[in-house]
Amino acid sequence: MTKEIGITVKKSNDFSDWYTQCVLKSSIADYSPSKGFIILRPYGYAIWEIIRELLDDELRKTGHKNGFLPVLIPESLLTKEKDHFDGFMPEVFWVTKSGDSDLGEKLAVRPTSETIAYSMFSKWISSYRDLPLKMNFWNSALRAEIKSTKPLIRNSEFLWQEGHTAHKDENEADQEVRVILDIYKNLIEQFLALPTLSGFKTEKEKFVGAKYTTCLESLMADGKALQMATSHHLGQNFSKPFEIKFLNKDTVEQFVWQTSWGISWRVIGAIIMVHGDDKGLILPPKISPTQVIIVPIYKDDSKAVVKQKAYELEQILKDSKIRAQTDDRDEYTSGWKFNDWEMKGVPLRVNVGLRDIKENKVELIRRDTKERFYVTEKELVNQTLSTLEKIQSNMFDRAKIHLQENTRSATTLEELLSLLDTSGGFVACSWCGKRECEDLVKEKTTADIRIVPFNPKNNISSCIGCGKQETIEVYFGRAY
RNA sequence: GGGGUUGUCGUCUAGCUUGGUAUGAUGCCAGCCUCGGGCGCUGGAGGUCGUCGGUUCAAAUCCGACCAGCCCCA
Repeated sequence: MTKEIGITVKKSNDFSDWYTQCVLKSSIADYSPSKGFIILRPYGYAIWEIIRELLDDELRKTGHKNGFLPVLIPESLLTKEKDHFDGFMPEVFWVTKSGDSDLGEKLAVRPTSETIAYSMFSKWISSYRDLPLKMNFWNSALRAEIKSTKPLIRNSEFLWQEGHTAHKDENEADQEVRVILDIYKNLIEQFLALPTLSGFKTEKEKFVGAKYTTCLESLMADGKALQMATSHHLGQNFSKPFEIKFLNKDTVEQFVWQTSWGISWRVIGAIIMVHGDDKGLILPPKISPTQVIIVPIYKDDSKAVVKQKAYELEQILKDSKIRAQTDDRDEYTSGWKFNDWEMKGVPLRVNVGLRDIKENKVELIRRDTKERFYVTEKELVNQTLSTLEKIQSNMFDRAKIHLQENTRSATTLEELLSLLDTSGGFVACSWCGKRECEDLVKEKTTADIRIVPFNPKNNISSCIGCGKQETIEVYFGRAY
C-alpha cells in the first residue's frame, strides 16, 4: 500500500480539500501561474467538449446560431447601461496600453458580452424581418476573483456559452427565456444527473441590467447551494441605450425585447461535488469521456492473449457507440489501474484475465455502487448498455434524495439559522418581497434567497423578516 | 473588504525554534521480477529551498517587501 497518492481526505471530513484534490489528482485541471486562473487539462476539457456538443445541438435545433465576439470592449460601450456597468465594475480587468504607448480609450476584458453584442445588434436589426435574432457564443469571460477562488467554481476566467437574442415583443422574449431554461434543466438533470430547483431570482440577486432573471440551483454535498445556469429577460433595458430598433409591420419604429443566458464549466465542479466519493470522481455515463475502461489482467506468459481479448472487447463496445478504452499500460499493475480509474470516475470497468477468457466471461464493476458481476462475452454489449443506464439513473436518484432530504422549511429567523447551521441545504420560507427583509436574513444568517420557485408548495405563513402576512414562498441557502 | 495560514527535486515531506554539508518517500530512468485491489529487488538521474532585497564571515533557517495556494469571517 503506497500512501500520498489518491485522495487522502474523506469527503465528509474536509469537503473543501477533498474537492480540490479531486480536481487536481484526476487531471481535470491545474492551477495556473497567475492568481485566480486555472488550466483545464485534456481530461477536463474532454468533459467540457461533451457538454458543449450536447448543448450546441439543442441550441441549433431551436434556431440559434453561433458566432464569435472580441474579448476587448471599449469603455464607452461597457458603461452605456448604468446598472450593468456598476454591477460588473469591481471585477473588470482593463487593458490600458499597447506596447509602451497608452491607449486612447481603455479597453475592458469582457466580463460578459451584452454591450459589445448589442452595439452590433443595432447595426444588424432594422426590420421585423430581422427578428428574432438568436445568437450564441462559446467563449470565456473574465472577472477578477481575487478572494475565495475554487477551481471551476469561482475563477478569474471561465469557459461558458453566452446566448443573446432580440425579439419583436415582450411575450416572445418571455418564451425564449423559458425555452432556454428548459434546455438547461434537461441538460443538467438528464445528462449531468444533477437535480435542480427552478425559479426566479429576486430583484437583489438578478443579473445587473436585467428585467428579471430565471435560474437553476443545485445543492452540493456539503449543503451549499450552487447556481447552475441563468436565463435573463433584459426587457428593453439594453435596446434603448444601444438603440436597437426595428420597423414593425405597421411601419412603427420599436425597440427590441431581449434575452441573454449562460452556463459555464462550473457545472463540472458541481458534478464532482455532488457525485464524487472518498475514492474520487464518479462521472455520469452520458458525459463521461470514457464510459467503460477495460483492464486486462495478465502475467508475462498470458500478456499477449489477454491484451488481444481486451482490444476485441473494446472494439465490440465501440461498434455499439460505447466510449470504451483499454488500459494496456505495462508499467502499472492492475490494482493500480483500478484505483486510478476509480479516482477519475469512469462509470463502468471491465476486468478480463486468463481465468475469465477460459470461462468465456468478463467481470463488470460499477463505479457508483461498487457492485460487481460476471457476464458472458455475448451479453457484454447489452449488459453494458443497461448498466450504464442504471448508473445514470441511480446517480440522479441519489442526488435527488439528497436534495429532498435537505430541503426543509422554517417560519422564524431562529429556525432558519439553526437549520442552516446544522445541515445546510435549502430552506423554504415566506417572504414579503421587501429588500430590507432579504438583507436582514443575509445579515443574521449569511444566507441568500437562492430562488423564488416557479412551483411553490404554498405553505405560506408570515414573512420571515417582518412578520407581514402577504408573502410568497422562497428558498434560502448559503451559496458558493 | 477583514483575519489567519502555507510555500523545500515532478509530487508529498524532514530540517527553521538555536544560521554552517539538503532528509525520506513516491514518481522518473536502466535492469531483473510479474500483475485478480495502489507488487518486490538492485542501481541511477533529479534542488537558483516561491521571488526580490536586507542582516551576517556564512541564510532553507533571522528581517522586509512582493508573488502564489489554502482556510475562516463579511
